[in-house]
Amino acid sequence: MSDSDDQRLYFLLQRAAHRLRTTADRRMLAAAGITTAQLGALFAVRDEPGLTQQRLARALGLRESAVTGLVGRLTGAGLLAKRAHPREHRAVVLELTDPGAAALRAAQPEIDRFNAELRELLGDDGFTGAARSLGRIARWEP
Amino acid sequence: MSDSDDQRLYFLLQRAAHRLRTTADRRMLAAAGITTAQLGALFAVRDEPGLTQQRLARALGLRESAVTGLVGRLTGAGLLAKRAHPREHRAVVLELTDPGAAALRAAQPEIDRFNAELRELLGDDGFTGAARSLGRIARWEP
DNA sequence: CACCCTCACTTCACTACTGAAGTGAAGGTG
DNA sequence: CACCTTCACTTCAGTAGTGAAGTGAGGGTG
Repeated sequence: MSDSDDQRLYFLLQRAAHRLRTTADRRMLAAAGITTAQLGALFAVRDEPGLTQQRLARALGLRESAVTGLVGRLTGAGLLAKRAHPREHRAVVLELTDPGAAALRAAQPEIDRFNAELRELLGDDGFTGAARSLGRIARWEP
Repeated sequence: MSDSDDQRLYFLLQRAAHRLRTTADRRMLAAAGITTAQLGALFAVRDEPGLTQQRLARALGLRESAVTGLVGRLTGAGLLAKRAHPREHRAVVLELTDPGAAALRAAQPEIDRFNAELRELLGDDGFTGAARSLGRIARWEP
């Protein structure tokens, strides 16, 4: 491992993330009409129905201001619904609509295909190792 | 490796990239007054002085329209200079200014510290393995 | 010589983020 | 009971990216 590799790991990760994101976004837009950021939000709401925007922000690793915009686009598209929170006056309860669930179903085959290609590219060992390293970085508290 | 891990590798990579980017951006803004996207552009110009915006876009893996904005901010800040291309009437030749080179020097210690923390987090083997997998993804032609 | 096409760059509308500041009802506290 | 803080969300300006359409000098080609 040379010094120049050392200097470039960060940029390598950004490049990999960027390439994956643009590729996946193009496919998901074609298959389900949504971006992968929106897909992630829909998955989070499906896995924990009734969560607030604050909890969604934590689940996605984003600021609340980013979630305000994301949720706004999703409710605007009719994929997500906001309800009033029973106790917190300003809080919002999020739920998947039927079109939202349909978008998730429409995306699933494309997701599977994408993951299969990725696993083929990296090999089983590379895939597992990458997942472990990336998980460590994602959970890193700097 | 379970199916649920399978479904999440993509999101894991995005999370890792996002966390690294926000952390690195905060540090670089404090140390050198620039973001890591701008830092990458300055490195590319330093490594290949006199390149055009088109070549810079290829080097960074971005569209030319993204580079127009990025270069605009860097020339606006006085870190990069545009000259007319000798032969291509619309082409632009990019060069690092003295303040640009100074920003690069100011960022270097922070970059080294960041890489050392990353290497410590992943271990030497994890670091090497991650670099190989990420390089493969970055060069992937889908 | 008129036509058209190439080429590198720009512009536009959009998604997706950050960080800082603002909003306004509800709930303590003195 | 007036004050102050908390809380969840919103708004604003800025950076970073995409894709599609536009620009305008120059170089073939007939």
